[in-house]
Parts: sequence; C-alpha cells; structure tokens
Amino acid sequence: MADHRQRRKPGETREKLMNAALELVGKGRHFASLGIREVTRQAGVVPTSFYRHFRNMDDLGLQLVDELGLVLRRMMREARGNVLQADKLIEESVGIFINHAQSNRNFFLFMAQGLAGESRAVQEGIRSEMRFFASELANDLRRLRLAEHLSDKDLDVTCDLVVRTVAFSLTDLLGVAVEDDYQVDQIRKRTTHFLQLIFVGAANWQSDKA
Amino acid sequence: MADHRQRRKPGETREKLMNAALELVGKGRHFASLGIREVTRQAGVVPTSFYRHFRNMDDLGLQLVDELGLVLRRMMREARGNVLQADKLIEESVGIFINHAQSNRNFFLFMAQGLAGESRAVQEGIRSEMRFFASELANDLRRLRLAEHLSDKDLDVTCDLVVRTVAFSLTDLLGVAVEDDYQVDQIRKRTTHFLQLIFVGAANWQSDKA
DNA sequence: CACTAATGTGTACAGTTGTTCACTAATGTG
DNA sequence: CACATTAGTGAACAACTGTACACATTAGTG
Repeated sequence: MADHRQRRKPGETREKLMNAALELVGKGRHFASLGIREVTRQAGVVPTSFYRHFRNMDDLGLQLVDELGLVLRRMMREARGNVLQADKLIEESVGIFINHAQSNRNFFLFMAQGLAGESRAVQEGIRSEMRFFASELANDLRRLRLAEHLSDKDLDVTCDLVVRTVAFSLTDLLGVAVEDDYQVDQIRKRTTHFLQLIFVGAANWQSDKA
Repeated sequence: MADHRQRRKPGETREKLMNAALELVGKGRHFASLGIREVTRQAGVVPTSFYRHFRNMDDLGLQLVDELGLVLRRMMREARGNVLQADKLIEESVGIFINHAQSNRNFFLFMAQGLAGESRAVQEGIRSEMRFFASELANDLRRLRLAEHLSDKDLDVTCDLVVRTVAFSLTDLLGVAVEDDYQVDQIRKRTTHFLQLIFVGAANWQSDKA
C-alpha cells in the first residue's frame, strides 16, 4: 500500500552499493569482512536489492577494481599534463599522487587491502592495474628521453620498483589522518627520497654492471 | 559422564588456536574475516575455550604479531651467520628470505594481510617489526663498512626502502604455489634486481646530491 | 594431600547472516 | 499504448554468530 518503491536513474542503487562498501572500508573495516546485509544497510537499500547488481561480494570487489582503473588513469593524465620540468619530475609526481590518494581515500584503501585480500581475482585485478601503470610510466620515461641507457628489461624493473614503492607509501598515507599535515608531509618527503634513490640507481646502472 | 576433558600441557590450546587461525589464513581466508567459532572449530576445540586465552580476535592477532617477531629474528640470525662474502650479500640474503617465507608461509601471509588490515594495533605492530628489521639492517651495513659515505638519515631511508621492497616481494611470493619453482625463481631474481638497483643508488648517492 | 586457580566442556539464547520467493512499480521498446 | 524487462520490496528461513553461565577437571601450590 504505502509502497514507495521507485526506480530513479538506472544503476543508481548499484553505485550506492559500491559507495557503501567503500565508505565502510573508509571507516576502518576490511573489505574481506564485509557482508551483504551490512553493505545494503549502509547503502539504505533492502538486502535483496544486492542481487540485482552483484552475484556476491567478490563480484562487487571486481567491479570496484574496474573503477579503480579509471581513477588511476585520471591520475596519470593529470600527472602527464602537469609535470613540466624534468628536474622537478619526482617531487611533482609524488605530490599529485598524494593529492589523488587523499581525495579518493577509500578507493586507495580498498586497493591496499586488496593486494593481500582474500579474493584471488581482485588481487590479480589490482596487480594488473599496477603493471599497466608501470608500463605507462616506462613509456613516459622513454618518451622524455630519461632512460636511454637502460635496456627494456632494466627499465621495466625500475618502473616496477617505483610503482611498488609508491603503493607501499600509500599504506603509510592511509594510516594517518587526512588533516595531519605534518605526517602527510613526512610521507611525501620520504617517498620522494625513495624515488630519488631508485632513479640514482637507475642512472648509474649500466656502468656498475660491468 | 564420558567426559574426557583433559588439560595437557599448559598453553597447548592457546597454540592450537593460533595455529588454527594461521591455517585458515593459509587456506586463502583473510584474517579479518575469521570468526571465533570458525577458529575454534579448526582447532578442534569448543568455542568457549577461546575466551580462556584471548579477549577477541584482535587480541589473537596481536599475539600472532609477537610470534612473528620471533620468526623474523630467527631469520636475521641465520642471515648474519650465513652471508659470508660481501659481493654475494644480496643474492644470499634474498635466498634466505625466500626460504624462510616458504617454510613459514602462513605467518608471512598473515603479515602481508595485516599491513592493510582492520586492526590498527596489529597494523602498528607489524610496522614496528619492520622498522626494527630495517634498523638492524642498518647496523649490519655499518658494521660491514658498506655504507661509510652515507649519513645516518640516508642509511635509514635506504634500509627502509629495502625492507619495504622485500615485504612487497613477499606478496608476490605468497601468490604463487610453493612448488612452482619457475615462478619462485623469477621472484627471487626480480627481488635481487630491485635490491641491486637500490644499492647502486645508495652507493652513488652523495655524489649525485651536490 | 588439600585447596585454589586455571583450563576445558555443554547448554543456551538472542541477534545476524545469506539467500529464496512472490509481489509490485517503473522503464523503455515495439 | 500494451507489454516484456528491469529494479526495488517485504516476509520468511535455516544456519550461523558471539557471548554468558554453571559446571567439571586438572595442575601446581603451600
């Protein structure tokens, strides 16, 4: 009777559910411990609605990974547009990365969790996104003529290490409050230091190889 | 009547419970998603026994972190004893690390999960273990006169990066089957390559700073 | 050897979970 | 505009959850 079930935009509930999961992750919960009822409750939706959009929680996780890919691509685009001088490349990139990580906090939290998560598929998806990211980075470095003395393989390893290092910094960043400027700045400096160390290593690689 | 409740060695059930949790983690479950009943079932113990040893699952996690510390210390001791020549230092250390990671698989799996886990305390505990590990590594490098041109701070950052890199490799390693020799060897080579890159960077650090 | 603290057990209960089902409203297609 | 499809709802269920309680057994103490 007083039944105001109304369908608004298509896919709206789907988004609400995905956001709800991210919100719970943002509140400190681990994705692997979330239940269907919990997510639907947070989304303000009846439990059965879940099945209209996802087969189970793993499925939801997979679709989150897809969206994560979009976030990463946006970040790359911005980095490519804003990094002008090569000498400030590292500082600027780290800055952009930290900004994105802060404004998409829950997404990156989900990513950090998923790396050692319980769904093999989600794990593989995130790894795949990281590989893509690394290969794009390698392209950029080639394009900017910043890695001319490195073999393809060595460049690949270097970029992989860079991406891993940044991903690990992510877990530092997500462990401190967004408004804790001091700590955030510490992480920024340390991450920059890491990357500089790696690039110095890459720059001196061949010669030391003998 | 036929009530064979018997107390064997003290702390035996405690161990059984901790092992049970690790076993479940080893089977692909995420620690954050484990329940008390589930763990006690796996341990072959009645649910109420759990409370004799732990206040809740977080508490169990914390105690696992403590044991993890012991495992890491054992690994360090072995590395210190077996790494003879400085020129093979990286290869040998990576080898020892991989061996330990394989034979204490579930422990390291737990560690990898806990880094982005749901209990802040566990997270902090693991981080603390990693810091300790890094500082010990710094001591060793100093002792071996392998980092004489680096400031304390730069050495600290370098060792931190090394530990993070190895920890990340851990997640690669735990993602492949123990008996998949080819993949394990790939990971070993890649990790070695990472560390060499970092050490080349460290060796050329000051000069490039200017 | 008696006694106390520690440990293990069985039962119980209220709350939550995932999932199914039949039903209804809105949407977009022809 | 009829109609099939999609999306949302509520009630129901059996299975499982964490936790509390009273009780039984053991270990180690003096």
